[in-house]
Amino acid sequence: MEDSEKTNQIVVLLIGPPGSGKSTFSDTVMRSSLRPWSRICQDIINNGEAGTKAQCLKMALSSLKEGNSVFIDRCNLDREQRSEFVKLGGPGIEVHAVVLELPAQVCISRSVKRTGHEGNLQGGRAAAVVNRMLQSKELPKVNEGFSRVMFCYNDADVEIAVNTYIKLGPMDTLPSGCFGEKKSDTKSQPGIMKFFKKVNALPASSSNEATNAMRKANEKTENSRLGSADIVHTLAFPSISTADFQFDLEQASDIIVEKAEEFLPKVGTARLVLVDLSHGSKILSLVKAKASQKNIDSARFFTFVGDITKLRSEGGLHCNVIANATNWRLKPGGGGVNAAIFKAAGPDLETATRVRANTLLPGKAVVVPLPSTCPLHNAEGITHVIHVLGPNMNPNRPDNLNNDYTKGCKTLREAYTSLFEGFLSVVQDQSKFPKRSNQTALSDSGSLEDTRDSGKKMSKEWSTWALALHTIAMHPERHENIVLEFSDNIVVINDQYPKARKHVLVLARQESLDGLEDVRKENFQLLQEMHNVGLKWVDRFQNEDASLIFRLGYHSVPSMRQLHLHVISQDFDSDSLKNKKHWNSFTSSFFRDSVDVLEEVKSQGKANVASEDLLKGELRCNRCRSAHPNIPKLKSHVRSCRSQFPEHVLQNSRLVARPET
DNA sequence: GTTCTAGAAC
DNA sequence: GTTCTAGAAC
Repeated sequence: MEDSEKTNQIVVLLIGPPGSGKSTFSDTVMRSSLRPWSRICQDIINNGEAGTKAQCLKMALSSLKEGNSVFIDRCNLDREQRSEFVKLGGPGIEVHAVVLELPAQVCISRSVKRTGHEGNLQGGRAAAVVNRMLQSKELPKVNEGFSRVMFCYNDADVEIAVNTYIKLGPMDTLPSGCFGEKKSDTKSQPGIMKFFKKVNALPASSSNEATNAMRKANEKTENSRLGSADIVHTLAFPSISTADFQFDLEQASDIIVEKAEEFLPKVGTARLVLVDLSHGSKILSLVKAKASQKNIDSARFFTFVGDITKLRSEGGLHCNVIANATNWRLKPGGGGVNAAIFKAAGPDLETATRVRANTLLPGKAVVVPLPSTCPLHNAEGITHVIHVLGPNMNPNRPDNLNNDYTKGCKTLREAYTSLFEGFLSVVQDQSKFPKRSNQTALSDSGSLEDTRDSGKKMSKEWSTWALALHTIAMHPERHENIVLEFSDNIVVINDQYPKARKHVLVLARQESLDGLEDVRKENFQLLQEMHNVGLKWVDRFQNEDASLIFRLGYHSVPSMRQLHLHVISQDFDSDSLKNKKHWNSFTSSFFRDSVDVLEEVKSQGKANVASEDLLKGELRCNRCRSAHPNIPKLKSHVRSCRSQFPEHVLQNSRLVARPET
């Protein structure tokens, strides 16, 4: 919203099924607000009876003419239903959406219990109505024309939203953007919605969690038909050691959530799914609760009830990689998940496993590619099984840890680390060679060791424009006009197209270090030097302007040859920042903070790189994470956003800022 | 990496 | 009509 046009009226579309609390929301705001509001409720608009959309529109228009702001109190669940109300917006009138995305059970039980509800939705019919409505639900996006969208998933969120509107005086405005959204709802295609309805009609559960997972799953199933390059990598894994090995559930769930949180940023857009066969699974509910407490993205880490060998055919969830909680001999049998997976995969899995390993130590994992002849591969779309061995706490079994949880927790952590790193190696291999046919991809790397560049250094081909940095790094003395400083190991230059007020590059001078992927343990010293030189420039810039805040880091996949460290101020106030790729390359996890790279190279000998898919993601504010429909709107929001930076960025000195004076 | 531009979105 | 994006060429 430009400053020149003063906004003082708001149309708030409340979005949610019956029982989600739309009427309560508007009533609560109207009771305490200083701003004049009208509530347009389709259920009572016709002299206390239900009316039509047209009547609502007409009444909204007349309320706006009187100078009131309005609540549109009808379900508004799909885009088409909302479109005409969005058009009420214009000069001086903003349109907001408040999404009441409460669990279906809550809405159903509320609308069943309701006696005085104006909509006259009674008894058992309510459940059917709510369910049907939720199936055609389309969550709103900022690009529908809303200047602001706010998501509420529970009563606490609702309270925050209510207070936001209560506090809003007659002339106040709210920041634009999309707030509080938990899952990144990728483009929903009509075909997918249809497909979703079909699968959802299966006898399976009606729980919110399963429904969500199912919807996500189907988006991906659909994608995989379009071509394997579009697949959303998904790892389904059972809880390790908590079944037969009797590991304590509280501690195990802590470790699962901790490790998932650690790995999610590393695996690009890939997803992790904890699977259990039984509905009342204690471990699933513990993990689910802890993950939501930590605000972990529920679209990328969630729990799922089903048979891990039949997730696609029976659960509608396509996972290209599954984990097996195995035994040390890597043999079939023993019951539980191990028996089930070996049985479903047939002899192919045993043969393929033998090629990789004969035995496994606790805490370790081994990645096994499945041949396309394997039933799990062609029926379920599973390309890799990762065997994991967890700690054994079962006193009735040999070699148990005799209740030593210090050791047990350490080994369990190690097991999940090995598992997720194995998954990461699958994701990276496939994104590195996206165009290869399935057949050749399969014969490739399955081990945890990096075998990719040992044989062939099929060095990437670089276009001429991409060689500029390399040339400067090799001959800094020939480029005096642009080089700020150089030594034997590094060159510092201003980025030719700075994406922020201050943006310099620290180039490595070593030949053959083209990008982050080439970095190994032996380059640690060099990376440290680059980091220190970067910090020195930050210090200089902050001496000139103490309000500048910096991040230092690398692009996961650079466009230009020669390893270069970006030192960039976080205002992103620059005309050269023009598109989504620019923005996401510095503000998504595609940007690998130098401190993290250093840590990873030190501990694991190489740095993790994120997928290029991240560059296509939504445009979100680097501070408050609100989403915006296009670059100009994003930039105008970012100019004025004073929110604190996200927790992750604030930690481990990823952000370099002067203390406030 | 940028520039240019067709055509989608508004 | 204008604004904005995305893809091709460099």
